[in-house]
Amino acid sequence: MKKESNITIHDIAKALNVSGSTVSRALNDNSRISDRTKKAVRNMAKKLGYQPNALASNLRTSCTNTIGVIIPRISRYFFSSAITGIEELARKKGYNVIICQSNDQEAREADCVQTLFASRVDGVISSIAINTKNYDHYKTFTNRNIPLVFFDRVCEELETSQVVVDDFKGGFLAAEHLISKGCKRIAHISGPQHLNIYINRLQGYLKALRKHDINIEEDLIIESPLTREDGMACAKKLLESANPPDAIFAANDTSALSIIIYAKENGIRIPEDLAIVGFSNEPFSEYLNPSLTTIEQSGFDVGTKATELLLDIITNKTGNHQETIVLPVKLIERESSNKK
Amino acid sequence: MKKESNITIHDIAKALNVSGSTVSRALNDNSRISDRTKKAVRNMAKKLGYQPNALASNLRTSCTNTIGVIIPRISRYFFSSAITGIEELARKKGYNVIICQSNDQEAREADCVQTLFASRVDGVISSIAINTKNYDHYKTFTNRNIPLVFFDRVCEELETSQVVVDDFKGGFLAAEHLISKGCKRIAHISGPQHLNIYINRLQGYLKALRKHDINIEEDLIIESPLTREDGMACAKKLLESANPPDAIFAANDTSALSIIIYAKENGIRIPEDLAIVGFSNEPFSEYLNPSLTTIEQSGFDVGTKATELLLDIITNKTGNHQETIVLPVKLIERESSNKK
DNA sequence: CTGTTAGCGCCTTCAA
DNA sequence: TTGAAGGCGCTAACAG
Repeated sequence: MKKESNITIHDIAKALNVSGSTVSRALNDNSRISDRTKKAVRNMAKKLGYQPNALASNLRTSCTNTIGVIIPRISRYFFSSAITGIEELARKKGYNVIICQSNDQEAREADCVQTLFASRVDGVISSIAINTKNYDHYKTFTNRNIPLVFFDRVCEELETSQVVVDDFKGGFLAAEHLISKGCKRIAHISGPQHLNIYINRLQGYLKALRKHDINIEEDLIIESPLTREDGMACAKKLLESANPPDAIFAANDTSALSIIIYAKENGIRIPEDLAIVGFSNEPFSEYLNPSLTTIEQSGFDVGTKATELLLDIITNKTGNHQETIVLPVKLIERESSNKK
Repeated sequence: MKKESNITIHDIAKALNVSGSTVSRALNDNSRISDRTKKAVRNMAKKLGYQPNALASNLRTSCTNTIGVIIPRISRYFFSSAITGIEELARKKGYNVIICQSNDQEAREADCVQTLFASRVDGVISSIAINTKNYDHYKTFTNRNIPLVFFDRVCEELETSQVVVDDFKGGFLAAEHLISKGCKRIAHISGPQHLNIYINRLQGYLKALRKHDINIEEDLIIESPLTREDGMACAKKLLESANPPDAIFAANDTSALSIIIYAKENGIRIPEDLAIVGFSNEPFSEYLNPSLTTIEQSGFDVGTKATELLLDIITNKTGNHQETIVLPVKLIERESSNKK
């Protein structure tokens, strides 16, 4: 479906008896145009209802004022709030945002890369899929100097800037919180160990145990794909073992919630029996009973920071394109949280 | 930041000793090109690593293969799943998606319209902000024949196609469910009455009461802006009234959850005292204790349908541009749901 | 079946 | 401070 013909800079030029280039320059606030002319051009533009044609401009300047975003899934609160942060800043700076979801699958992530590349985005912000092990598809960008910034789930082997959350600290705080409640045998449902976030959460947890001279029991550390199904399996294993732990630190929401659901379904009263700390960003945390104590991270802030970094690179304001920004986490203890 | 020069169709043309148009046609699978030539062109394109420049194509054809989406907020599960549906289908059909959030504010919605218009989107899918009363900004699209489809929260005064959920049925099912549990005095926390969805939910509720000869008490019907704060106020009013209702039908998640939180904070045991039916799409509904019985609607389906409709209009496959599609709702009764 | 030609609307040298 | 001219890469007549 074609649009009807629109006002172009030449219409303005004709109306004002100047050349197209003058109009173009005036509209772009070029310093070599007199204020009088600029004003006249702008007025006429408004009068005629001129709408700049970004397409033509893009073709000419070969930059699209668009940034691409690749995320696992938009329906996870952490990511949708990251998007909100990205969008807000990007739009303020005159950029559009194209969002692609990898559904946490490597192959789809590669598709996203292709899509964004074909859209000629000026830069890309990405958080990698849970099962991505090979990062070659990202070379589509790096090989052509298209700026790339990772956030949250980052890729260390590509030399890019990144914005992460202090997962190590998060793991540490979570474990120490449970220790402070008197727990001695703290289980940890961890995630895939090729992902920075789960490695760091685990390491933080380990450090807290060591600091407090608590015996590290390998059996209490489970590496889980963090699906809901596996969460239930973990819950079963932990809650129904002969020697159950007295606390659980779950590496993400899904696993934490699985524990709660499993307990509820099987009549295990969590508040009395267990302490749980989830690693959560979902807004529903606070609705839960028993409430989780959670480690909160702001998707919005992460998104904003990543965008800031990316736009800096795009506009070449900074020389360092391998910056790593670490954002803080916060431990939120719910009122009705478990007290052992 | 400029991209380095790329392979164009002319490079392919030169390598093959044919004209640019032949290459263009071959790449676009034009029927007037021999299979032999097509194959040769495609091979050469691959060999040279050709990437079509959508910008140039867009400029020439004045269509961007991009659709715009306006939603209140991406972080609400219903909308993020709608986005997923939209994106999936759009991408399959070769369209990009630009998402704008109105934050439920009329002024920002108008900004979104401008942004999308400036991006020269081929069509728009929108769900209106909660406080939008004036729809003039949408005329930016309708005046220029840019296809527009509303979903969920629709605008009746603009003559466009729309995809909605069967809110009337939802309200009816919710109320009837509570009646079937033996409840007689069913309160309803409703939403702004200029929005189709809340009007219809209320009407459905009323119909159920009438059908079962239940007295309609005006005092039990509250029109709320559905913020969390107001939800708490409604909860207080209902739960602590001298003559509290024996059931509540909340028109959305926020209000339903507010009831639960308020009850929890104030030591009111909901399972024994109240039956609640929420109108919910959030994935966390099922984690709640006491669980809500909810009316489920699929954001994904709504998004998909809206996209289907929009793409049909864009590609002119259908003459009727004022279609209304109503998608079904489902009542989900949780196992641990309230039994009065 | 293929080539030639002429732009889409804008920006950017270069010249005045 | 302004104008003229050319071209970004592709497509769509119009010719063959």
